[in-house]
Amino acid sequence: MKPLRETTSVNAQVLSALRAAVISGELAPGSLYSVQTLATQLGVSRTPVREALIKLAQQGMVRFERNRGVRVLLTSLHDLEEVFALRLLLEPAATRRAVDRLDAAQLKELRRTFAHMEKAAKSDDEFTMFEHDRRFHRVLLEAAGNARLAGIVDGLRDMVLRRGVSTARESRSLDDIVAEHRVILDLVEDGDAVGAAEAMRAHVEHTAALLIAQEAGGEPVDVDLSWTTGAVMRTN
Amino acid sequence: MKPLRETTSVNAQVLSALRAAVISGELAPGSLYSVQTLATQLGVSRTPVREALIKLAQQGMVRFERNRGVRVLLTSLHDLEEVFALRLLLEPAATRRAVDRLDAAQLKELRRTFAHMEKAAKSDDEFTMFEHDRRFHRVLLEAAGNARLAGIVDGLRDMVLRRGVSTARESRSLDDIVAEHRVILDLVEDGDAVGAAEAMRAHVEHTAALLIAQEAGGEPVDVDLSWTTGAVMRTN
DNA sequence: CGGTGACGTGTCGCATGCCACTCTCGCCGA
DNA sequence: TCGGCGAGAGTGGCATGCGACACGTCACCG
Repeated sequence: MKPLRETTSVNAQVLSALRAAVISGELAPGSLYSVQTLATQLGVSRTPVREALIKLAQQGMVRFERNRGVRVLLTSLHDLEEVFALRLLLEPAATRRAVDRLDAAQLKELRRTFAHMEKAAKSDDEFTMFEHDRRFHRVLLEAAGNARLAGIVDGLRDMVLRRGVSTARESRSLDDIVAEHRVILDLVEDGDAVGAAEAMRAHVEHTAALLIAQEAGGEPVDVDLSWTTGAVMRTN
Repeated sequence: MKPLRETTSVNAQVLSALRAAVISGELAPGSLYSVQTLATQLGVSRTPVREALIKLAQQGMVRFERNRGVRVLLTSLHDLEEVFALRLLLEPAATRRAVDRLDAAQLKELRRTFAHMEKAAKSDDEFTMFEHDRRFHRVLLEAAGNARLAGIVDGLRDMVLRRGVSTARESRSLDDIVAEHRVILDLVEDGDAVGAAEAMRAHVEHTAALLIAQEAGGEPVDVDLSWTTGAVMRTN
């Protein structure tokens, strides 16, 4: 007999497949693809493909062009700036909040994820590394108790994953990345909310600087993310 | 010559119609509706309705329940907390940024929108009032130069609009709301970025407090949004 | 030789068909 | 009377049909 088990819906499978294809670059940024073609390649009909693409379009990864196809959007320098401005506004604050709310299970999960990152870095497994990197951040964000915030940041990561995965190592080794997360983890374990938030800010800012510099390709960059930091309240 | 008339797509019309129906409460929170029924009422086929609902589902306004229908989600106290935590993290910072980037056209638009708010408050036109309230915020957010940020906040507003429109006046008059925006506008015109950001924070915080207190209905509330404010950097 | 307009191909957007599943409600037996 | 159950109606998810439009091609004309 066939697996009576409830497999995830076709739509969900198509969605993750398309997302992965965009991230991996299998679907080239800037190129046009037809729903029919994608549906055939995935072995399903046009409907679930179209519906998945609608979701990706809402997220800003693709854009429908009437009677022409669906275009995979390329992330410009400005896009990177937008994404990291948002991450800098959200992640440090969420981290600060998370430290005071983290329960035992979440802390354990955070440690476990970090251990996986270390292991992946040791075996030079870039893909697994970034997978757990993402999970590390997600655990912290969820611990902050704001699902929308976690979802937003998680969505933002997709925007830069494609550029980040294969090239970030040019300027920062996997070990460096692990080290930055270790600092965060240690401060979280110490219950130092402000410190952990600051470490997170530094980590995200560092990542932003590397990716933006890389994207600019040596040209002088006109990107200012400093406005995302600092007191909102008047300094008395 | 201008293109004669670009009829907005059926999908877009359906989307705004459904969004309006949810916000106005015409589609009751917690209730189930079928795509077929909605499509018939709107005079279109199921496809564009379903696609619009998918977008609303991604935004968190509705949820598909297989073989049962689509449920309009109700906003809980925790939802309000999430939404306003995000707004407090984003809007003051964006305002601060906007003050330094605002061009003449945007400033003019901000003044114009504020004037509309005043007029609407005078004639006690609640609907128009909130329409321009939303626009006021959107202009500022867009001036910050971050389209994603503007889009996120704009989406968040939908979550509370339903509760806010018809009941906020119980504790805060339209004139009060105008006054809060006037403070922001004045500080923006003065070029006082930090002050405008602080005014925005106070405004959003005030709105949050009122809506949350109202939602709680007198019961003691356990909502803490203070973590969204304050220095992320260590205070030296 | 250059410009132009008609035609064919390919595409999305919308409508519709089909299927498995869920829930309701009335019937039947104890 | 009451409880279980089964048939039917209704639903979302997926597949497919269909029309209008964009764009490339190419023959034709100036």
